[in-house]
Amino acid sequence: MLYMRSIPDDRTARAAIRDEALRLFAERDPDAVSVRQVAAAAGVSPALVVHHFGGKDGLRREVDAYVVATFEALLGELTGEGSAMLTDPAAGGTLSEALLRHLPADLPLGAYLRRLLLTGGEASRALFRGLFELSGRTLAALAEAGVAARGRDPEVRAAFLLANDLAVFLLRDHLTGVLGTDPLSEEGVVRWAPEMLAIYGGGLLAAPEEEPEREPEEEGTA
Amino acid sequence: MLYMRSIPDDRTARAAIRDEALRLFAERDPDAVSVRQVAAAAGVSPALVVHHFGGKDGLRREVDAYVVATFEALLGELTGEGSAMLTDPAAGGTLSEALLRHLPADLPLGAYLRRLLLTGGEASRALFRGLFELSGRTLAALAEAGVAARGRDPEVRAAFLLANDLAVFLLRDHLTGVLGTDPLSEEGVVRWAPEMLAIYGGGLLAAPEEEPEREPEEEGTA
DNA sequence: CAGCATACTAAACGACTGTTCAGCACCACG
DNA sequence: CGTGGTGCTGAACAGTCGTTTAGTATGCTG
Repeated sequence: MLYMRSIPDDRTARAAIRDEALRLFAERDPDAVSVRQVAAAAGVSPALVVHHFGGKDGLRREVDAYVVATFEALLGELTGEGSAMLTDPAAGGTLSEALLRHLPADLPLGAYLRRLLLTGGEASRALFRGLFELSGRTLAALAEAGVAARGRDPEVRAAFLLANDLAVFLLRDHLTGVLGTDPLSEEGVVRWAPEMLAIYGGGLLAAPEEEPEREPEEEGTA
Repeated sequence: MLYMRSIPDDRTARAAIRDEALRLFAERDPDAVSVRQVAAAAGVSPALVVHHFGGKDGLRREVDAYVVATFEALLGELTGEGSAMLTDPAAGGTLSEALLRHLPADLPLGAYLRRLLLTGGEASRALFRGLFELSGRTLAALAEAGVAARGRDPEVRAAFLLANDLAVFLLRDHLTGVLGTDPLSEEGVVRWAPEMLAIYGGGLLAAPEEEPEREPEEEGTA
């Protein structure tokens, strides 16, 4: 027996293949991951991957769909009733932070989404469009709450905010490199958020030396 | 005896290989481009690629170095004496625009830089660090000119502005998809820049319905 | 002139790719 | 009992990969 089932699997082999493929596809391009590597990681034979998914393309499509579905479920949950994200920009922080906080830690969904966003394709376009619409709704809610203006061109303004938000996500490693702190980590947010809120709050000229705003915060609004 | 490295003869084939590799590496990952494809595009045999560059890795490194050198030369030129980029944020527009305008059109340096930024590695890190330092200098110059404040954490503020700028560059296709206009094209800038300048000028709340600033300009100082 | 480095190619090598195929073990259903 | 459908495997297929090797043509150098 070459392929021993040493993995303690409650989950089916199918799900194991999908999860391991997700894990590998997150760190390098699917084209650079072989079926044999996925199979080995899942503890099965390469032929079983074909058997379950019809081939490498099928596997890729299914993983894409799985990630997008998980992501959109999370998105719906985050923007559901009573969520602070749509009303208070300082409470929920950025979209990137919110996602990273709520994404399941055992699967590298963050890295996968990053790669998905950057490699064109159907799933990529759908994903970005969903984010864009969320950004538009968020901006509208912020305007409703009186903490932001829709701007002359609300679509562009929503796109601008979304792009800025995603930039931290896409350039996370580079930013960590030059700043010495991961802007999406807990310590990093302490540096990043005030600067961002200062600019969004009053522009590049506002409050040169003072702290932008200080409220006695209460716990648990995250 | 030692021969001179640069003989006018070898420049043709060698440079042809390098340029075709650059062209192909710009549109898909170098791992997804075969030596045979590069050789065919350059009209030579695959073995000659190895002969000149020592192998695929050597070719890749040389193309990276060539692009980075070209890019940094352009950067030095743009930030040299008398350049408006460091003093007037509205004049030069964003870094992305400036680069796209001045990049040579025959070689897809823009797409290559995009890919280089996103695939980690030595050249990638050096490139981003250079951009980060430029962003810091630009912010300092803007502060000197009185059009921006350094902020509480100037490094983070410079990184924030750089990330936002690069976001348009990295997400260009997606933004074009949802907005219907390429934000880096000439018509796109007309939509994008006012919104960006409004936020940078006065924050998200400033000037809800009016135009952010209007100067009776006739000449295009863009 | 001989000698030798350079530019270059055709052919082949071993490793790896995605996929196919015949067949084994198992469980459900008649 | 037999029959069929899964889940799954090892072996093999044809193709591509980066690289090596042997070799030719072309000049420069001493």
